[in-house]
Amino acid sequence: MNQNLTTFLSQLKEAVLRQEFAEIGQVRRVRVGEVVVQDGAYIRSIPIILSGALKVLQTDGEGRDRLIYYLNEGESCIMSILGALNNETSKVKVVAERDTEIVMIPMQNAAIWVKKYPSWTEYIFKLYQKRFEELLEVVKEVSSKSLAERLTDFLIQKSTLDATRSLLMTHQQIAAELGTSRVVISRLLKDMENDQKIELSRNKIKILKLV
DNA sequence: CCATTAAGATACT
DNA sequence: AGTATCTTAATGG
Repeated sequence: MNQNLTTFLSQLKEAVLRQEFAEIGQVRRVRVGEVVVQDGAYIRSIPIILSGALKVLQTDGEGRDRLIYYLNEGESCIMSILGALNNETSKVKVVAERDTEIVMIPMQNAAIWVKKYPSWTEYIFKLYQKRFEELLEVVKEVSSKSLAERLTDFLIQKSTLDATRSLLMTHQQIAAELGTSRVVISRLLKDMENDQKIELSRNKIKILKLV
């Protein structure tokens, strides 16, 4: 059996649940940029990430996507689960942040498991807790830091994550992540370049010495 | 070349 | 900080 799936299953206490999960779950691989859940679609099954990462976006009609949050290993999308339970269409779009392995669980089963298996319910609650804590963190960041500071933090974090000083991304993408507009990011980046902190070129930001 | 699109610039809120 | 709009530059066919 898939190693990542096995690892995930180990947190579920009930053997019957593990077995059902393994039988029902469809393991799928998605590539960077691939859309996993389309905005407005009915949710028939929920994705659980085995490896890699997905990002959850809110689309605002005019084709502008705002990042809501990331889904990492072992996590699933609360919004999808909630929406599916209430038989609503998805209010968000989910896209693969990198090559990702997911297991799809039909909502029908997931709903029954909530009533049947305590460890499944516990898993769902933990997702809530984690999401809520992250939300609080974002609120704190936004209220206590200037956009320039958040941008700097973002660049540092990104370069650490990607293990490189040359970030390959557009100003527009950064703007979407930080919930602002491209012009504003371009302006701030230009200031940083003038301060010799970074070097700009198309689709690329080279980090010299942030701090 | 030309089309597309990222990024720069300016002006106004 | 954010929006609107225009201009310039890079890229890929």
